[in-house]
Order: sequence, then C-alpha cells, then structure tokens
Amino acid sequence: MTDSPRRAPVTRAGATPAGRRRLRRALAAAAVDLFVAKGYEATTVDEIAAAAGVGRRTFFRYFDSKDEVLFANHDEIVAEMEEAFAEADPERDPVETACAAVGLVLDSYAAELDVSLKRFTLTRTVPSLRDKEVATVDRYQRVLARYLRARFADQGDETASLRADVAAAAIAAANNHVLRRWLRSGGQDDIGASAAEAFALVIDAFRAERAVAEETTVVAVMTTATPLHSVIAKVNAALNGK
Amino acid sequence: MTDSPRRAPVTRAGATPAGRRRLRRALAAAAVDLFVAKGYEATTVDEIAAAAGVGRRTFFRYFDSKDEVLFANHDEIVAEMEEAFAEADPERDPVETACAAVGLVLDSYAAELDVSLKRFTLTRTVPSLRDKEVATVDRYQRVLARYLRARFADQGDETASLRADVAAAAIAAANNHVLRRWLRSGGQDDIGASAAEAFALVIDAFRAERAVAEETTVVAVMTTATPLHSVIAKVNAALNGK
DNA sequence: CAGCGTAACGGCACTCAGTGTCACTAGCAA
DNA sequence: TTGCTAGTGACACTGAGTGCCGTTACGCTG
Repeated sequence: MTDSPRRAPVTRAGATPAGRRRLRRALAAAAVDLFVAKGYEATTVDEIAAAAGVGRRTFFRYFDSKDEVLFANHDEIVAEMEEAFAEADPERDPVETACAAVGLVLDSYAAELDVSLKRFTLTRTVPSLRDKEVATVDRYQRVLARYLRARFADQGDETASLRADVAAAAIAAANNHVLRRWLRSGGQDDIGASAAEAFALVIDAFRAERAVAEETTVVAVMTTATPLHSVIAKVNAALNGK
Repeated sequence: MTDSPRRAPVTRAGATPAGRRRLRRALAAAAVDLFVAKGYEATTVDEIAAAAGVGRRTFFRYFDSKDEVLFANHDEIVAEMEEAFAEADPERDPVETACAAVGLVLDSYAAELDVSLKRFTLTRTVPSLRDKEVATVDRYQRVLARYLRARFADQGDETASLRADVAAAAIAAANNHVLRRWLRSGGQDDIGASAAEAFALVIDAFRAERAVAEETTVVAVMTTATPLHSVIAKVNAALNGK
C-alpha cells in the first residue's frame, strides 16, 4: 500500500479511427444525458469525462469546448452539403439545389430523433446553447450563400451577392422553421411534407428572375409602381431565357 | 508605511443614471481600443477595468461578459425597433415596416463609424466574436419575425408563421449585407441607396400575394409552368386588392 | 447643513473552462 | 524482443465569471 499510485488500466480507444469515432459518440451521449439530468451549467467537464471513462484532458482532445459536444456531427453535415453542391446538376435551379442540400440537415436530425429532442430542449432552455446553435446554423448558411453567389453570378445577375445572402438566409430560416415544428411535435409530424411546403415558398420567392425554359409563353407581372429600369431588366431576362 | 492600505479614492460614477451610462461607454471604449491594440484574447478584463479606472468586479456589474462589451448598445436598438413596431402604420405593408425598423440598426452603426469599423475588424478576425454577433443578429431577427407573424396572421395567411420566419431572415440578411458592404468600404458607400436596393429586393419577394393599391393596373407575371390554383390565387389576390 | 440609509464599489476567494507540458504506456512495426 | 509512435492521464496555470462582505461615496430627508 506504499509505492505504486495504482494507475487505472487504460483502454486506448482512440488508437484506431473507428475507436476514435466510438469514443466521440460515447462522450457526446454521456454529455447529453448529464445535461438533461442535472442541467448544462451544473454539469462539469470532469463529470462528462468520468461518465465516459476517460480523463478530463482527453475530453478536450475530442471537443474544443464543452458546448461543442452538443453539435458533434455538425462538421460532417456541412461536408455532406459541400459534396452535394459539387455534384449537383448545373441545369437545376440554384435555389432548388440549395434547398435539397439543406434537406440533408433535416435528414440527419431525423435519423437520431432522441438526441435531437434532447438537444432541442437544451437549446430552448440554455441561452448560451441557443447562441451556439445559431452560430452553427450561420456556418452552413454561409455555405449556401457561397454556392448561390457563384451560381447567380453565372446567370449574369449583377446583384448576385445580395440575392445569394438573402436567399441563403431564407432557405436556412425555412429549414429551421420546419425543424423546430417537427421537434415540437415530438417527431410525429410529416417532416417531408412540411419541408416541401416551406421550400416551395422560398423557391417561388427567389426563382432567378422568374426565368423559364424556351418556347414557353411568359407573362411578366409587376405593379405600375415598378421602376422602368427594373421592368426592362426583367422583361429582358425573361425573353433572353435563363 | 505601516497600517492603512491606502485605498484609492473611489469616484462613484454609477451613482446617477447618467453616470452609469458614461461609465458604460467609457468601459466599452477602453475595451475596444485594447482589443484592437493587442488582440481580443490577449486582453484581460482586469486590463479593461484598469484602463477605465475601475475594479474588475465593477466591469462585470456593467457587462455580463467580456464579449458583450462589443455590442453595448444592442439592447437599445432592439428597444427602438419594438417601439417602431408599436407605433407603425397598420396600413403599410408589414415587410416594408419591418425593413424600416431594421434600418434603425444601420442608422446606429452609421452614427458611430469609428467604433463600427473596429468592431467589424474584430468580428471578422475573432471566431467567438463572430458567433456573438450572429447571436445578436438572431435576437432582433426574432423581433422581426414576431411582428411579421402577427401581421401575416391578421391578413389571414395560414402559413403566417413560416412566412414570417423566412421574411425576417431575409430582411436581416439584406441588412447585414448592406452593413458589411458599407463597412468594407470604410463608410464611404452610400448606405441609404444600398439599403433601398436591398430592401426593395426583399419587399418584392415577400409582398403579401403581390397585392397592390387600388386603381392601379396590374399585370400578373408567371410562367406557363405555374400550377392553375396558384395562378387563380394570385390573380384573385391582385384583383381583390391587398 | 447634518445625519441617515442606500447602493456602488473594491477586494477576496472560489469554481470551472480551456491550455501547455510531460511522463507513461498501449499498440504497432521491424 | 525491441523500439517507436501516439493516445492518455496527471498536474499546473491562466482567465472568465460569481458570491460575499466591508467600506464609503453620494443622494436624500429633515
């Protein structure tokens, strides 16, 4: 009982990539459970690490901060979105493409309902977590905006940057609206139908210059208050195709 | 040199409301200067407090956190927006009203160009400050959404909640776009003109059913791909006025 | 002007997030 | 078996944020 500090046997989980992912998920799961059980602020990182059977220092090797543990898979989702944009059909309406890409977020949330619900209650309750979530949304909103900016610029839109920012924000808002409604229903609502409705609204509002395929009759609608240059621009865009 | 700890003479600035505001501004100014001079993380709250001639504990009586000092007047702006909504013309298009209200943000930024520019560089540089700014934007975006939700519901829109969220996000995005462009120009651009253009885009996209005032000629524009029910709905809305 | 009471302030101690460092060793390769 | 690599835990440290308390400046009342 004198000398050796009796070091606990270390099962080095992070040795293999699969093990790393496992431990990451274990840490995240332990954290969420603790947050729900005794509150976010009241839960220390020590407790999370202990619950996952690792040291406190190891926790910070897997997550940069305590709150990041709640949005563990966010980076993967963003990566999926980038990938979706890379292999998207260039002929398709950019806003539609962006809506489809952001639908990946809905999918990932729907894939793990229990965690999503717990995170939802936490983000509704804890201000700092709400802010953190807003920041993550902003991150993929930027990805959307970047894609749309490039596509709008391709279409010769001189206000591409502005329209891209606004459209990206609208898409993200529609996505969040659907997501929150679905989570409030406890995952019972038909999330696909809600998403279709919401995205239809956005697509309708932001379809590029209301342009259409050739050989269709186009009737331009605008009020008499529309400035002349705007009328000319829109008619020109409609007649010259997309 | 023995007994009395020689307490420094305390000039109790916060005794009067005006004094409180002065000290708040002094703390914010000292903080911003230090942030710019030696970096955000490298600046401690002790240094900020010392620069303003108060104790560290006092700093936290004026600001809840170190990063909040950068967005000192945000609460006032939100209050102004709420006020603007309270006394807004009910006849006016809700989206227009919301755009006008969010213009108050632009005004307040333009009113103190130097601080705005410093904050801009900081939020571009420091990730945590960027997140904080996003969170503040989200806060007034919620105010916009709440107003729009009520107004859209008044108009009998069954998707009022969705449209309100999306429109609020679009307005906030347009506002941010204009703001960032203006700040990048060092405050040289015509912020009013940019704002008018950006808000016009949003208003055009979200004007309730594209309704117009009476006694104007309306030409409805939509593609031949538009579903019949949508055509009917839009024409009906246009003919029946707002 | 004098006394009173309130509250602003500074100081101290404490918790906890986050980081650098280092010794240790599990697990893999030669 | 031996050596190397890297994941890990322990320790120490900084700094944000908070509770508490003694002090006292300052507004207010008489």
